[in-house]
Amino acid sequence: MVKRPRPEIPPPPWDRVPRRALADRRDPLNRKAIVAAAIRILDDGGLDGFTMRRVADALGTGPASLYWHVGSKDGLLDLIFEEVIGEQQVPDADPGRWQEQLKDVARTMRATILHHRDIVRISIGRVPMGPNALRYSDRVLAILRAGGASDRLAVLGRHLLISIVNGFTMDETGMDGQPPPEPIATMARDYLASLPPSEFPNLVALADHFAISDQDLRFEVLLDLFVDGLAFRIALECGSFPDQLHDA
Amino acid sequence: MVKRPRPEIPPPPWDRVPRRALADRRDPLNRKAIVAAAIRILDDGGLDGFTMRRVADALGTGPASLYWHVGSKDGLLDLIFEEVIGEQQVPDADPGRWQEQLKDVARTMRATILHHRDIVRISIGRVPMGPNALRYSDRVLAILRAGGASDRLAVLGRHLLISIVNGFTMDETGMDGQPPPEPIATMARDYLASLPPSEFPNLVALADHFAISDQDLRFEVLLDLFVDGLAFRIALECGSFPDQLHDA
DNA sequence: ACCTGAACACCGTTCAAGT
DNA sequence: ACCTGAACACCGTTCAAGT
Repeated sequence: MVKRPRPEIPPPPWDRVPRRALADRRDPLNRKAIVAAAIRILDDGGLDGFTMRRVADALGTGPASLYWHVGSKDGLLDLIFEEVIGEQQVPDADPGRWQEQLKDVARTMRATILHHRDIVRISIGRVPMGPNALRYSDRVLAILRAGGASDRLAVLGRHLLISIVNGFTMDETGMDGQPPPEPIATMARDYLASLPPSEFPNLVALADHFAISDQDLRFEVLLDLFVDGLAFRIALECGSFPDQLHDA
Repeated sequence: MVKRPRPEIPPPPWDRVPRRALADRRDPLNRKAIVAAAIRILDDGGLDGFTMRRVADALGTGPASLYWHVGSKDGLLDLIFEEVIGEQQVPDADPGRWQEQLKDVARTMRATILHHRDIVRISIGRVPMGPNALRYSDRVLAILRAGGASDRLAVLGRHLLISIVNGFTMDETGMDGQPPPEPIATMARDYLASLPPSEFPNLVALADHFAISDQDLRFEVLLDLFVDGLAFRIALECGSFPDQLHDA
């Protein structure tokens, strides 16, 4: 391992945050402190409670002071997203364990999303291009290629994996903070069971199953579906058959 | 077919919209007119441009007038979501074609989402329980059961199908209106290709594939993965083998 | 039963002015 | 180079008062 200076990464083609020579004063205000405070505000107030004014308050300034550092509220949200991506670490690709590694990437992503309130909502329409996002994508691609995916399938697989995790977490996330899932699940169940069976035969018949919502298990089923399907397509691509479907 | 009065559906356990005896005056203001105007505003202003004041304007009143009918902005968004769900029609379940039918449900959902700007963002955290949403869910469940899914797998399958379509459309939707995908894709490609290969070997190597973003095709791959995987699990459940994987 | 004007308590952002 | 106060143009929502 030769230690050499990390090459400077030029700014991505779009960038809402002003590139400023940072004066490295550690006193009250700099980009890092702002992002840290913002994430704290976000985590316990949600996106609706997330306000430039509140962030400024937490830092002991007025809202106007933030704008020199982060450009706009949207710019700050970009930075938050980048930071949160950086919290996740992706394992070094191991060809023999690529399926489990891919699932772990997804599990970590889900855990991070559940940990940072409303981060899925924030991610919508944001195409992160910061160093953390790049590093993350690169390492996920490494795993897919280690699994034997073609270039095209690797890029596609990365995209779809992120998509399905976002989709899954979207609706386990939104419903408020974490007020007990138990009562609302039974409430929904009872309501469905009370509907006219002539009009909603399936909802009435399956009402009980709507009360059971072990999200961890549901998520694992999704991952199984996805990774198995991916393994199958990889096998198709190179003309052989997959040797270990459903090994878990 | 006996024609009988449709049974009255009681309100769901949570309901942000006030149940009022509607006076059926067709003049200026009623719930339906408000929702219609709101959807129009939403479609061409996006969620950021969506304002109670703007909706009121379109109807020739002040914002305060809306509150009697829809309770709150969130209540109005609930109604919008319900309405949009109602725009989609789900085919009558046909056991022999359940796989293609399920894909069609997903395709219709995606088309609807692409047609109504920011509707995915609106759907987050909303558990629709209106008549349209109920009818929709019931019919999707019918298809899954026609395919042989167990009760548990039917409920799970419906949930996951909706999840993955939401996830997929999340990021093809956000990036602004529809400013040409071409230039930004090549911009991203060029940027990725210019990165230091020592740090991002995979991004650099696969940069070209990031420019190719045939979303229709990507979506079809996702549907194949999902429906194949589901068929496989259904077969597992009843101890036999699936007879038609990858028939498309 | 329905609608309204006016007000309240908030927003994001700008900008001239300070240091 | 960095920070600030004050202001601008907006918000969602309420509420007394009207018809």
